[in-house]
Amino acid sequence: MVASRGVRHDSMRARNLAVVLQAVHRQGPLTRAGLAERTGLTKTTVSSLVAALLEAGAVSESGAVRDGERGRPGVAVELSGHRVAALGLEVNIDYLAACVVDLTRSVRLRRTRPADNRGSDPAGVLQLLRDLVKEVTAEAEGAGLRIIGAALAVPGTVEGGLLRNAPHLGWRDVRVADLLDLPCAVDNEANLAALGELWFGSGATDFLYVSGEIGVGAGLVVDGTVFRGTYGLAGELGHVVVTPDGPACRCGGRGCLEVYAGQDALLGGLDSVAALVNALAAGDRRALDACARAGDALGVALTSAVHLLDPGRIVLGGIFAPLFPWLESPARDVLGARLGQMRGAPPALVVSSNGADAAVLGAAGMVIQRIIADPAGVLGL
Amino acid sequence: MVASRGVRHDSMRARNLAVVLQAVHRQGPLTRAGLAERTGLTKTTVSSLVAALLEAGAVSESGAVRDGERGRPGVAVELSGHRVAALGLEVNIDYLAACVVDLTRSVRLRRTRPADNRGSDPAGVLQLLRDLVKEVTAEAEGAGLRIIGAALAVPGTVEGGLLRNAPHLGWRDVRVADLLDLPCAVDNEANLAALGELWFGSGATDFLYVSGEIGVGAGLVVDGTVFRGTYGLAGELGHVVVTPDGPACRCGGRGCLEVYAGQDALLGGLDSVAALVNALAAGDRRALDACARAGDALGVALTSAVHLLDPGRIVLGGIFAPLFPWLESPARDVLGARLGQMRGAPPALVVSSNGADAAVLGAAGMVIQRIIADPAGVLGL
DNA sequence: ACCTTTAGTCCATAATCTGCACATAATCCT
DNA sequence: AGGATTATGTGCAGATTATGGACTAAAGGT
Repeated sequence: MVASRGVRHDSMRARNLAVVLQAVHRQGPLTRAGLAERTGLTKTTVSSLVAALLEAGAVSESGAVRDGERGRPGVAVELSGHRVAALGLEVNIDYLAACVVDLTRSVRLRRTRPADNRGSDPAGVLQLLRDLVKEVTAEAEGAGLRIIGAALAVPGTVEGGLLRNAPHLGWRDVRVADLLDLPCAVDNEANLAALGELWFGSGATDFLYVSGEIGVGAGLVVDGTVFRGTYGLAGELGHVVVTPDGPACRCGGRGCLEVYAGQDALLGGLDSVAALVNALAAGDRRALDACARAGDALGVALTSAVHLLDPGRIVLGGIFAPLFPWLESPARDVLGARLGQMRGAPPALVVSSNGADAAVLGAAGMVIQRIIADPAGVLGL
Repeated sequence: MVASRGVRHDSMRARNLAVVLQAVHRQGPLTRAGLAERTGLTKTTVSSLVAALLEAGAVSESGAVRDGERGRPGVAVELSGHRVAALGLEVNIDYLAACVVDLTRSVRLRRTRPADNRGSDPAGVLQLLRDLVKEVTAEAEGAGLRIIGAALAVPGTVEGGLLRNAPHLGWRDVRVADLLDLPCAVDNEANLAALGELWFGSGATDFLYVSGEIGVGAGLVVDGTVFRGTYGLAGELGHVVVTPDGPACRCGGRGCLEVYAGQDALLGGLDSVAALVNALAAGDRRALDACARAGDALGVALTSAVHLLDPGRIVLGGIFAPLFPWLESPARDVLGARLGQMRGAPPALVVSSNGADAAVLGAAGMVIQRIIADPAGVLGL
């Protein structure tokens, strides 16, 4: 609740540009007349705003709309994929990734670099990322795209652009954004994967995205907006208490969800998720038990999460996606039994369709979200 | 994320009126020049906006400011307690309550009617409330106050103005607001008690208010705004899982916080909180054990809540306030031990200073919040 | 062909904020 | 005391942006 600034003529126009662009984004291709009706602005004003957005390459006209109605057909305006683009970045434990996405949400470019970043030096890793950015940017520019902004996903807690603690990288209090050449937002992997689900997923605008990785995280999206809490640390599902006197967790607590559903607990000695899936498919007792335990624990932790966060639905992603067939029924049973009387029906439990790319894609989605929320500021209108 | 409307000249002015009023509210008495600096508007514009707010009785001038600086002293503008007022209402299990609060947050009037509303008929109870409103309104008008809006706190879940389920009243799916004579917002007791803490408490703008009553609820305030989740059901701390295989809870789950820290569990046969406090003060073993168990359980549930919600601090209210001396140390110890490595320090655990009035006061606070957020719409400027 | 309907543009008008000038009212300095 | 300095608050011309009605354009119906 920062003291907000007054509205001036230029910010009124800035806001109206955003309103029009948002309407185009949300309600698909629309004519100027349709936009006027939906925004409450006059046709004149909308025409002027659309002209500015066309000029900036944010929208394009897509030929006449012949809708069978009588009267002069309108010209549909839609988001343009030809000029404005967003750069999504990710530093993770065993790879670096980048992607370029245009305003129509088409993924135009995707690059991954395997790397071993455990206990690494931030400067060195970010140098590699910088190289990757350079390469990807050059290629995008070759395709006529203008990269308007970037966002970076990291596996750790982020507070106001500062990477506080990434246990698996071994990084602490790193100003990652400052080490790149371009202005870049930074956020937690789980939050950005949630945005990935929002922008490249099923179309739902209210859900809890559960990201199974080495740790377990979650990102809550309510009405199309990520909920971050007071310090940006919300959504740490991995350390929700499942069994108060359970096994010790690396966080200092006991019986956290991560102890049962973290990657190490699930793999139980196997060396990859693929191996685990094979073992499960083959009916391996130990693997099945580990999954059943994880599913139960997930159900318990999600029960608490549903009571506290009230998500519209629950989307399982990361390593939980390939394991979904084995996790689903225990988790759903626990959730259904425990939520019981309290609400109509428990939230739907579904699997994410974005694979390992969720976080990079979400990073690009966040940039697109910003462009649409403030085209005047971002595009210099 | 409803399709937002465009900004027109009148909404620009409406917004600027709100910006000025918010600045006056948050930064105490300010001169026009000070307002101009903080809002980014020119002195001319601020003068014009302040004139409108003076006219409407929302602010008043409070004499010259002699601040020791040289130059002409400004005239301080502050919220006015003379005209605009808000009505807070509450229906609870054993009483009805109403209060009238002016814009300076002075409680001008407070009335409570004892009643036994368990398993009651909504229409009958709301008839009594209507009488109470009539009485209180008349008295407020006698004092020259104009009641601008009302809000009602109820002990149950509320979804978009509809009271879904109030187990202790025995009410289900009641359109409470429609049964009163005046336009009235309706919300959950815990959410409104949280707003009570925001408007009449310590001044913090980020906290989780934990409301101990017959059940246990919570309201999360982030940056001065209540977080409600997707359907308005967020903050059900009472059913966060503490022990997955603990005793059965009325919600259908097992080992929920409410089983350990609900009023029934704490009283353990005693017939009032006062009696329990006496027993605790006298060193009664059973009472002390019940409190220790409740404190531990609270610590566990709050650990999960902190990980998921990331509150700035935790405020204990309702029956937890008088019991705070006995709950504090077990809860704080559990929280401290379990949060361990994950964050700098666990959030502060404090006691609310608002007594049983928290929810009615918060209801009035919600109305004041609306007036300040949109003076033009509410006051007809 | 002609009427009706809807889309999009043009232009004069209205609402609001800005920027500068100016009156006002203190303190500071001599 | 009296002028210089400094800051507040208001008036007025000008700038920016949206509005509303008139007008042109392009279709379908009769």
